[in-house]
Amino acid sequence: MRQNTLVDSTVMERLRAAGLRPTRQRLALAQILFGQGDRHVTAESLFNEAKSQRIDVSLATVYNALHDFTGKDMLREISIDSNSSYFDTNTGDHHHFFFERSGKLQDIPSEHINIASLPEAPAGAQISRVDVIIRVKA
Amino acid sequence: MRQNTLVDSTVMERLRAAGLRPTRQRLALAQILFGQGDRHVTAESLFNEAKSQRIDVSLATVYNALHDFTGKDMLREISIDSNSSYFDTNTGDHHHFFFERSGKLQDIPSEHINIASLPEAPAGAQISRVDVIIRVKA
DNA sequence: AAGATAGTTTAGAATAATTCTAAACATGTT
DNA sequence: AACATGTTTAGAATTATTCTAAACTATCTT
Ligand SMILES: [Mn+2]
Ligand SMILES: [Mn+2]
Ligand SMILES: [Zn+2]
Ligand SMILES: [Zn+2]
Repeated sequence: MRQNTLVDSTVMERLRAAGLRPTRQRLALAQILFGQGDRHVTAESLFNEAKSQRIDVSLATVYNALHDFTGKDMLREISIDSNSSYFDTNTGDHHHFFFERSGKLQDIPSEHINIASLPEAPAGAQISRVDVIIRVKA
Repeated sequence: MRQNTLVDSTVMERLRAAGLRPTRQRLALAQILFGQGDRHVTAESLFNEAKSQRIDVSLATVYNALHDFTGKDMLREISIDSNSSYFDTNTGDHHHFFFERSGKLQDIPSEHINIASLPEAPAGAQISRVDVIIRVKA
């Protein structure tokens, strides 16, 4: 709890810096998301994690927060599986293993994949992102 | 119509070869899907295309057919956008441009992307597919 | 050519992820 | 404290997709 105060203030600064009001709900969710290493969550998984920590937050707020954070580049959204969207706390350039059985994602640092010779983008098209997804049966 | 008979029989053979009964609906849908070059469709787009050709088929049947064809490796399913699944008539090894505005996909032959040094797959994991998606703002 | 059999199609209901609505509430400002 | 604006929420709505069970049809058997 003493530790928490410190961490909370870090998260609070991040929210303020992004221009998002540091509400109780956002602080709690941001703490879960950014308080540890890189993570990949779904709205549902984050909602459940919050519930298990007795954080009282609605599912709609979880969606709102995920989209707000994504809009401020604190998260990136990934569509891999048509069942649900993933949100990634690692917004840097990197790629993913996708474990088809468990539905889990694992980062691949961008240096570990060397994409030689990208094709030229079609006329007047700017590349906004290159995603490499390695699906593994496991 | 005379031409159609020829093409129909080709499609019919494909369905039979796959062990799928060549029903009126599957023949019509397969004709739309495989009768021209490579295509990327959604359930909805295929359903609309069928309707515009006065082919009387239900949406459930479109979904059934897409999944049946995918199960027989006549199509591959791609999740790019959380709104809906795409089905690709090109089942070979290749990659995609994804045009964010229009939601359209464009093939990139696999020779055009050179992936040097894939990371080793995690212990006991077999790679089932590697997808490269280049999202472009256009 | 019937008849039997198993696979297919269909309308509509059901499900699941996500978004919307509008009212209550909290935060930051004056 | 009062105000303005942003946020949260329950529950309804929306959308993509799947399910159900009954009608239908392709194919096999006789
Ligand atoms: Mn989304
Ligand atoms: Mn869905
Ligand atoms: Zn990641
Ligand atoms: Zn393709």
